[in-house]
Amino acid sequence: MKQNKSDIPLKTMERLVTYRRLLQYLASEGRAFVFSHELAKLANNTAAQVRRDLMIIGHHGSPIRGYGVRPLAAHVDRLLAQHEPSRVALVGAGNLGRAILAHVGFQLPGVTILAAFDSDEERTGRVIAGVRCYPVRELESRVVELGINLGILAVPAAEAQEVAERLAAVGVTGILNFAPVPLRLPQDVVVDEVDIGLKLERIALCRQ
Amino acid sequence: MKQNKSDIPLKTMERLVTYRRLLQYLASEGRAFVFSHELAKLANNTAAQVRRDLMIIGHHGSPIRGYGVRPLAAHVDRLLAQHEPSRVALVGAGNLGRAILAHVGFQLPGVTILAAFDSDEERTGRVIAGVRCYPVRELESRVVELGINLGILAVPAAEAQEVAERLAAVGVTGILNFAPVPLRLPQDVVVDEVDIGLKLERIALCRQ
DNA sequence: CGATCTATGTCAATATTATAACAAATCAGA
DNA sequence: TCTGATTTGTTATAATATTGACATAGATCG
Repeated sequence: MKQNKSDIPLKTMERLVTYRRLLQYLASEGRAFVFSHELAKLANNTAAQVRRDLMIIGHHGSPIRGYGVRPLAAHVDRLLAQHEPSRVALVGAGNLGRAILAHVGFQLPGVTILAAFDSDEERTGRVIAGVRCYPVRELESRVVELGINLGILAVPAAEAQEVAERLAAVGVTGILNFAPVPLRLPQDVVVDEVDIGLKLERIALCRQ
Repeated sequence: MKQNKSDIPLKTMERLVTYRRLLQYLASEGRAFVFSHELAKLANNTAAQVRRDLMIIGHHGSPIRGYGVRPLAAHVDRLLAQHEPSRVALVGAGNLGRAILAHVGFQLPGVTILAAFDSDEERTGRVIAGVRCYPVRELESRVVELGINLGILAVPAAEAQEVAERLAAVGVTGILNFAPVPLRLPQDVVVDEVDIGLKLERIALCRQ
């Protein structure tokens, strides 16, 4: 596993993203303080793990009361915000693509969805969940124009590899792939496979 | 991390699920043999890792030629098939739910999707992607009747917790949760959160 | 038939991650 | 203000996972 510049282990970093989400949730519920063991239960890990993670980022809570939700959220947020926000495009505005847009919304910290693409001209020109949909032949020019560096692939399996290559060719360095095929890309492109079928198979295993 | 009965580490087990998928893909492309470093590249890990995993399950390839795709797939499949297949229900037949049904298809090894549920009576009674959709008030009776033990949650965030509890109450032991809220459930229920927003935020981090 | 090349099988070393344990600190209540 | 209960901060320890290295074995070619 590679290390990032700030000396925070990648796994901790990933958990921090989870903590931020949970803290926002807690804040919205009006919670003022939270204990390490509570965060742990929500994040599916242990109290020691949470405390260790927070120690690593240099956050201090207070005994008895726990961690102030708002200050901790702010701290984590500040830390994660050091990374410049990603500019995202979605390719494939079919059922899944539209569902993703609607579901994710457009207000994610560190992430802005700027465009959608589809090969079906029926779907282009429209605005879906606040995101404009362009024809896929404009992919390269729009990606460059909008400074997009992260792609979401919600296209049929057969098209995934080609689209991925086109994205990578114009400077996209991260891809979230919902198509159930492995992508072959240069290793400087970070690919995260969200294979729902795989997830199901895996949980079916653990569940026993 | 817990160990399963067959002494194969959970992480290896999860990678085996990935390998199976990749091998099926390779087989469908007509590939007869595959090298550890090729599988590694597809699975996003190293050749040593692959060899070690296959060593653990006691599979033997041949030097020079590598691993026979078909025999290896069969071996992994046989091993994973020891677990009884899971019987799955999807709750929430909105955009995301329908997209999941259509996307996942119904032919997953070890997994059968038997029912969908929705609160909107407009959507019930129909068959979506081969799966019958029932009104959500029949949740408990149908889950028992169909022997369902795994649930997919694609409901709005506000309803997720309640539905999850109802599922757990009638014997569901695994939940794949697409709602962006943490579920509080008894620990004998395995929950896997598929928070697409989180995924995006995480990849936005790694991408730097 | 032997030399060579390539990829496996495996163990040891390393790195990483998680757990446990405990001292220090804070608050509440008497 | 002292006592006790409780939770943090941190270190030491243990468990786990990954990597590296190399002997071994099959295939190919002269």
